[in-house]
Amino acid sequence: MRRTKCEAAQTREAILDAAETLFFENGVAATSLSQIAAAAGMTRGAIYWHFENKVDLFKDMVDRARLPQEAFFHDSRHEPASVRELCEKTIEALAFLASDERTQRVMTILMFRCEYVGEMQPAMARRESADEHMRVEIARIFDHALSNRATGPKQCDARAIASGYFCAVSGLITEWLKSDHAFDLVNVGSQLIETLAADHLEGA
Amino acid sequence: MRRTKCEAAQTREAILDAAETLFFENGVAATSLSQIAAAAGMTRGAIYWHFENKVDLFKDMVDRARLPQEAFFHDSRHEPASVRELCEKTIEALAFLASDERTQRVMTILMFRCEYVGEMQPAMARRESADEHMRVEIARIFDHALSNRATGPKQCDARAIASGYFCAVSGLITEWLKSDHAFDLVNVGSQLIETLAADHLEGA
DNA sequence: CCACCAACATTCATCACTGTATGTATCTTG
DNA sequence: CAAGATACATACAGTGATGAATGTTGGTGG
Repeated sequence: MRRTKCEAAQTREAILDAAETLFFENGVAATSLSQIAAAAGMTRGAIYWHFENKVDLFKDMVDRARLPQEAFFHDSRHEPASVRELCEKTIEALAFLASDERTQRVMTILMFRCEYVGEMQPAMARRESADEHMRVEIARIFDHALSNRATGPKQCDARAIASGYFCAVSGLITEWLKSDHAFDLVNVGSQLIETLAADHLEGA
Repeated sequence: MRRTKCEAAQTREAILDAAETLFFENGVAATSLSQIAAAAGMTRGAIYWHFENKVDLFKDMVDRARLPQEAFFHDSRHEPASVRELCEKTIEALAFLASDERTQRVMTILMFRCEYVGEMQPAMARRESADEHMRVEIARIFDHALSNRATGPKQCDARAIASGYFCAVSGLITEWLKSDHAFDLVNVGSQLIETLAADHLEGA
């Protein structure tokens, strides 16, 4: 039954595909390795060859997708970007999510199909790290934008504005996925984001 | 071992308390009825006397808490409320959540400690119903507010504004719970909500 | 005051899942 | 072309959870 390297790689992908589908449909905890193996057309032996256990398999499945939060990783450029650039980046992230089905499935799994506790906790490290990066980037931008101008409605609480912005974007993504695309993510998102950033845009 | 009615009711509450704590700490799927019984100081027999199974127990545990979304149930009053009233109701809901620890735990369980699939699906009916009520109430208010005035920045897409508002509030609650109260819910919430509603307030 | 039933505890049978150990056939490398 | 490593399949033991069946004791209605 020995397969060539290429075939083995395909087997691995097939396992990850089956896991992604079953995790999405039935939840992570409710899906057994036997079910995954059957759905992929093989036995548990194949899974234990390619992965240590379920958590390891889960991690690798998540790693195949690009998370929308990762659009906010700063390119290690000079200065904190402007609020306008932040809005553009945000809308890019939304548009990307709306266009990529794998990301939609993986994000849905991460948010509604698994429990953030116990052995699964380390498997969530990537998402939490991406969230954290996004959060600090947003805070930096609003801090910078509000410290530069003396006039304005409120200049003291850039942190509150940044927190609100982050929550709004997070809620947007969450509700869009939960509602099964009940509204236009980019349209509603653009409108919401512009309302939030309107007071803090430099030029016209 | 026969207990009086009052003692039996206390036993029932003790089981629900233990379930709430263990679900919160370890997740719903990862918590067994044996663990719950042990934490409550009794055996599985007691649980099977008071509840049909785990899903039934879960439902009753959720039912002990008042969900913040339920603050939006319209009091069957005359007309759709104003945007200002909506803001006040929203902040009330946030303040209530921030003040009630049981609601915080139950909401956290509902959002991060269980999988929204399979046999658990019917147990989520209450939360989804509350969400839906909140969503339509918000849509009604913005529809009414924007149809009444001919002038304004945009009057066509009240739906998009309502969706954005709902997402923002939802994200606010979600991130506050996930971050373990990393920011002031009522402060950040008030600021965010007022920004979103500023364009749609009637009077000064 | 006694029979009965509520409120549990205990026991049992069953099953599904995990992890590992072993088998095996095929590719691959010297 | 032989020998070993690879890529699985199969078999096994162990664990723990569920649900039901049964046991037990003490409140409670008649």
